[in-house]
Amino acid sequence: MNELSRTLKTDEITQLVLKKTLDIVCGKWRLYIIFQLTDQACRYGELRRRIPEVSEKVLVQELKELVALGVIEKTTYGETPPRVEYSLTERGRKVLPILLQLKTVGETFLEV
Amino acid sequence: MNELSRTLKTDEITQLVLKKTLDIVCGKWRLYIIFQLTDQACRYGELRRRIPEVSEKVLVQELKELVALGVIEKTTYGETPPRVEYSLTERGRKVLPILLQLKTVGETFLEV
DNA sequence: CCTTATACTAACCTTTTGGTGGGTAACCTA
DNA sequence: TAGGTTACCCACCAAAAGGTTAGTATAAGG
Repeated sequence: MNELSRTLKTDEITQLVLKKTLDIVCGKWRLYIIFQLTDQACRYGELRRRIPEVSEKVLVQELKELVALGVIEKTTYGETPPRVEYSLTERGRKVLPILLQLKTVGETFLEV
Repeated sequence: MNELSRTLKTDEITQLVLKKTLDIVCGKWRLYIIFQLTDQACRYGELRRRIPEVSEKVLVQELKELVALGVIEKTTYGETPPRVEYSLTERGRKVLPILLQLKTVGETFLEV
C-alpha cells in the first residue's frame, strides 16, 4: 500500500513535469518564437515580420503565455511610438539547447 | 531575390521540421505512451492500466497516430482473445534520448 | 490637422482535440 | 448456454486552440 502510493505519487510528478514541458513546447508557434530569441532580444513588430504566418492575436497570446511560464521576459520602454522587447530568461537560455535538439526529432522522421 | 527565396525556403523547412516534431510530442498522452515503451513492448491493455487517466478512444487514436508517424509499431498475434503489442521503431529508439531530456525542461520550470 | 507608426485589445467564429457511453467479434471456461 | 476476456469501433459532445477583423492611445512628421 505504501509502495503503491509512492508509485502513484511518482506518476503524478512525472505527469506534472511533462505537462509543464508540453505547456512550453506545444502550440504551433512557441518553439518558433523561442528560437527567434536565441541570440538577441527582439521587438514585437520584428517578431511579426519574422513569422508572418502567425496571426496578431495568437502572437500576443503566445508571448504572454511564455512570459507567464517564465521562458521569456518583456521589457517595455515608455516611449512613443511604443517599444517593447522580448528576450529569453535565464531559465529559457538554460533549456534552449534541449529545445534546439528537438529539430533532430523532426528531421529523423522526415528522412526518406 | 535569390537570397530571399533561399531564406524563405529555409524557413519553410524549419517549419516542416518543427511541425513534425510537434506532431510527435504534442498531445496530452503521446510522450507518456512513448516512455512506457522505453524498455519493452507493451500490450494495449497493459498501456490502459498504466495510464488509467486516458480514455480508451484517445489511447487507440494516439497509438494509431504514433504508428502512422513511424514512432511505434504494432504487432498483432492472431489469437483469441486478441493479443496486440506496441513497441518503439528504430527511429523511435533513436530519438528517445532527446525526448527523455524534455523532462529536464519541465523540471527547470517547476523549480522554486 | 491629418497621417503614420507601434503594440496592443475585444468580439466573434471555425477547427481541432479530448472525452463519454455505448456496441462488436471471437474464443474459453463454467 | 451464459459470462468473461481482449482490442477495438462508432455517434455524439464540450472545451481548447487558432484565426479574422476591427478598434485604441500616443506622439512625431508633413
